[in-house]
Amino acid sequence: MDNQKLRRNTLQRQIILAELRKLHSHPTASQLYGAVRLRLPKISLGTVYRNLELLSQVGMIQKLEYSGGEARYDGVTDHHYHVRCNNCGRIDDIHSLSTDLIDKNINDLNGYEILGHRLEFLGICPNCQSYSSSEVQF
Amino acid sequence: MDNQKLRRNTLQRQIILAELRKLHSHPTASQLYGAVRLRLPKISLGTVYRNLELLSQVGMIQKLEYSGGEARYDGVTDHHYHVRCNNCGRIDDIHSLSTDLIDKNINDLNGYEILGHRLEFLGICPNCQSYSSSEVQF
DNA sequence: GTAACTGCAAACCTTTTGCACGATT
DNA sequence: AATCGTGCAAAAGGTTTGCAGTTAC
Repeated sequence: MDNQKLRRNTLQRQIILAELRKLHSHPTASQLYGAVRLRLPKISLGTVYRNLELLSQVGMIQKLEYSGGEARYDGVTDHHYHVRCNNCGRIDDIHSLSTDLIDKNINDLNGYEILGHRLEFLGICPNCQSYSSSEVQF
Repeated sequence: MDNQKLRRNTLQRQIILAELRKLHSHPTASQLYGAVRLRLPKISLGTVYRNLELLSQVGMIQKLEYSGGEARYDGVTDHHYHVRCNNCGRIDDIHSLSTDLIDKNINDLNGYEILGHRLEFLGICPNCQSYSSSEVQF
């Protein structure tokens, strides 16, 4: 872990990390900003972004990014996959699938040196199934 | 294929599709815009975006929006995965891996009704390996 | 004391959209 | 003729960044 990037243990950083770990909803940066602001009313959104970026670079959190939408953040660093609800955007963890299953048998793909992979499932969450709702609920 | 969405066969749409199919580099919208503009100098970027969106909705092209950053487009519609170079952003096709392998054995994940998945490999492409280059080349 | 970090605001970048005009059917 | 699609430009939405001041070390 490249801790050279995290040189000072600021209160802002501590609270951002603590709040992210408390939430299991894979929040966006501004949702987390909202939570952090309850404890640190003067914090800026820029600080939240800067810290999320650093924390994910050193591997203390996970950034779930796909183009087109907002990035979502996960305070749990164990390797696991996610399911994203197509309807409401809710994201859940999948711990039932080994993440090294795929990389293990895949080597020298098109001459690439493989570093890893991203796998995300898409579906309809239980809530959206039962209410056949079109509301965003997460 | 929901062709209700493509009601008129405009020259713009034809050329956007033709140019995308000609390129095997999985271009971004604005890279494609550049290519199309050589043949249609007055076309606007908005038109490119609108057509790419429609074409991908009816399944005539593929929109690759997994990682953060710009979306990339693929004129090949056969299901296949991609490898993305961490260094230069180049994207290659992987045809050696069956795409329904994963969905097949995965059902009722956390109560979700699974519609599909996104899988993308990350690595270092042959070019970047040999030159240990840090330049973006794609 | 030093320089990493913060707050603020402006800038940035990709994508979307409103509108009036033009083109396809 | 009707209306879908286009070009243009502005707006939107998320993220990054410059700068001056603050704070952890």
